Amino acid sequence: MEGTGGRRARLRAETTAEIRQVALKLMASGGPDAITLRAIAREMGMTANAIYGYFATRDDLVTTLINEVYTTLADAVDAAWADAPAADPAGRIRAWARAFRGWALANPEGFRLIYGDPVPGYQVPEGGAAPDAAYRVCTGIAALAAAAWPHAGPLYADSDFQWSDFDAGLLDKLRPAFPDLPPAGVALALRIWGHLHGLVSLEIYGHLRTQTISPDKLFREELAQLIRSLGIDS
Amino acid sequence: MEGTGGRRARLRAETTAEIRQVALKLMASGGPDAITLRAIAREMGMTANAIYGYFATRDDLVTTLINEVYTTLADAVDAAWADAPAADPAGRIRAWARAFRGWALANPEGFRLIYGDPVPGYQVPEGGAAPDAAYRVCTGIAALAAAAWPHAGPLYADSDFQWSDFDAGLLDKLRPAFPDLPPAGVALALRIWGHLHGLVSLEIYGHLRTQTISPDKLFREELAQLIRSLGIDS
DNA sequence: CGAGAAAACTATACGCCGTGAAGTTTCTTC
DNA sequence: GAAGAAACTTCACGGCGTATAGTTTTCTCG
Repeated sequence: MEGTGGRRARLRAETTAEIRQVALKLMASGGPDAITLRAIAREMGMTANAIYGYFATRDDLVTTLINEVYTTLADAVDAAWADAPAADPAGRIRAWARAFRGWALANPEGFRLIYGDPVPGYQVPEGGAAPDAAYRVCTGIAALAAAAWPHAGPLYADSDFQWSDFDAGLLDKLRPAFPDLPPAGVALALRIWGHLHGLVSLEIYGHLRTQTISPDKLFREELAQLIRSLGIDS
Repeated sequence: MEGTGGRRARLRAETTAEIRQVALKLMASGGPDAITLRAIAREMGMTANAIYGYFATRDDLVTTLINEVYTTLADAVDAAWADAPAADPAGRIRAWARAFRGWALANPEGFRLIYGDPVPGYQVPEGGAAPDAAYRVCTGIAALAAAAWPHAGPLYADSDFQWSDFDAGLLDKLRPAFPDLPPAGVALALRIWGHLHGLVSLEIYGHLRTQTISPDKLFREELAQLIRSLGIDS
């Protein structure tokens, strides 16, 4: 037995990384469907079966890719959020939203991989928890909601959300980070999330294309309305 | 040459209908991926290649199915809209939205077929216009927006939407039907559409499942917020 | 150093898929 | 009843994921 820094382990890690990288390249050029073990192997000068030494199944590979892509998304939106001044909640929502849409437009295949039917037969692992990066995105939105809560809270005055309405795993991550956010605040986060995801999803899948020719303007206006409806004009 | 009512033509129509019906059954039980020519043929006691006499390619069949499924959706939401009293715009939005979500929950595979990556290699026909039923859905939402416009109009006071911001084909259908709806009203329609589609899409694809355990309540509250933000409490 | 174990990889095979080409059966029409 | 069209089958090709078995390379340890 050798340490984790041995030559063998290093080669293994490199091959694993190359598989992921080739898979992502194939996805970028041919869509999620282009992720086939045989194509990856062809590209790498290997046999398709050799990949089974690194990933138990194609779905395992896809799961790994989803995590990887999800992380780049989380990085992008987190960075945009952090760049905006903390004193301007509306500006942070705008920055976050634009980063989200910008990432999606720049990585449409990645967006489909994460948020759509990723790949022919792929099924989201049943029992497995959502990828960490997914929680990062949620946490990012929760931060937006928490900052907006002082303004938007009254809107939820007569709502009856309970902690038990939400996923326990999510709350475990959220409540320590945002101790002042009530259950309705989580609902507010989901509202922001649903709104932004909905628009971008429509755009990426081309359902907006047959309706408006300036999704850019629509998104900007939509964002303004969302922020206004939160009671934080800035 | 025989008339369109001949025996041969009838048999042909029946077979075509059976192919579509079997394909829909397969989709309902195994998801969009289960739509394979070979499976359909197996189910019908035919050879896969026989289907080529009815559909030039598998994508052609999928396109037909999309139209068919889209029509059932349009029927469902139109009916719900018509059932609600015209004097209550908010009620009509609620009815439409609930019908939309209800249909999606009852036909998740259909929803994915229409609004997601439909089927492995399928590509939306490039030049072809959107299916008629898609315009029916748009028109339905436009009706909601038109009814809400007297209340929600002021929100768009300082927006600068032009007719040229929207798809000409869409406007051809919309403007005659809703002569009083200004460009910003179309943006309002897209807003409603984006909001509802976003929520339902998140739910159908399971991205809500890791966050809330009561999407029902969330949707109801969300709907209330949407209607409130339009200025039509009822 | 050299033998044996372990890891990496290849070869072959099975059943699935869409689809093209060619041949066969069945029905329609004159 | 014969000609012809339409419906359908058979065979074939290349693609896919993946299971099994065999081969080559590499590392470890006496």
